[in-house]
Amino acid sequence: MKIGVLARRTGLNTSAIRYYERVGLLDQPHRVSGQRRYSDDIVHRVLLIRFAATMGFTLPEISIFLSGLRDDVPVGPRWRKLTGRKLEEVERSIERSLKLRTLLQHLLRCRCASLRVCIEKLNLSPRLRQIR
Amino acid sequence: MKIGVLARRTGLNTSAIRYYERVGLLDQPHRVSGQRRYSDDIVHRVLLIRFAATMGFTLPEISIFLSGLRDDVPVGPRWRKLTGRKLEEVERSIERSLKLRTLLQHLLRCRCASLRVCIEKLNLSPRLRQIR
DNA sequence: CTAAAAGTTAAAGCTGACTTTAAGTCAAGG
DNA sequence: CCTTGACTTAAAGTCAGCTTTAACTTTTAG
Repeated sequence: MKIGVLARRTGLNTSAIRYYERVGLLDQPHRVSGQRRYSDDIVHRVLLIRFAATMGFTLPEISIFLSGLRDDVPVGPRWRKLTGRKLEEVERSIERSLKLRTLLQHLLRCRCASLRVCIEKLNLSPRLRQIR
Repeated sequence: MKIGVLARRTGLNTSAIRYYERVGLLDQPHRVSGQRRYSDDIVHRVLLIRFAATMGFTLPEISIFLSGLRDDVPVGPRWRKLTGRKLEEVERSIERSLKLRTLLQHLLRCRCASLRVCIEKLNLSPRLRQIR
């Protein structure tokens, strides 16, 4: 498989694939007169990378995950630590997003002449209590 | 109030305040021999900007929000549109985050030799069904 | 055989939200 | 008066995750 085919099969741009290779997320494939040739299983790896990326992991984090998988350590200590940290991060983000959703729903329904009233009513930000 | 005081009172860097001014989020304050002098109410405006920013709005979005407030339109049509769009965005993000949380909790508990099993079990990504 | 399509590289560009830097000017305390 | 700290500017730098560009070479279709 040449890089263009891999790109079509994964929905990525060829430049993204080369980029992943450069940052070490993908191994150097073998080459035929300078051009990259991939075997089929690279597709899964790329899709897994994209999945993790859309799930909010950074590329270095994904690197760690994938190296963990390669090493056949079921859930190594670095893995567990990363997962734990990410979980906390995600929980904070969910909390913030839920609050924001509440605020937005409220904004859509009510006729707010003042945003402050909404913010107070919804008790969103202690810091914002100061807002007159 | 000089810019340094405003910075301390809002928790921002002076450079951020100047940046907000440059991009039009803050009006040009009057000056005393070239130096910016702010009145007290700017503090509320800056805090409101920060609140919106931590809530995930972009600075251009915040600009629209604040100009809406200035015009004394309670919830103008532009406002409502922006709010609606943002609400959809936030709901998608919440959904993704909840799925990610489920995955992470699962990863912490189970002894996954294969990530694929988890992903399948949790039915997270139709695209990833392909992963062997 | 030739033209176009697809491959190659290194390096620069993009976005957003700032920060840092360089090279100053101004203000306040001793 | 002098030093120190706070202020000023424009322009460049930062971060991630790519994309674009320029200047090629290789492959493929007709």
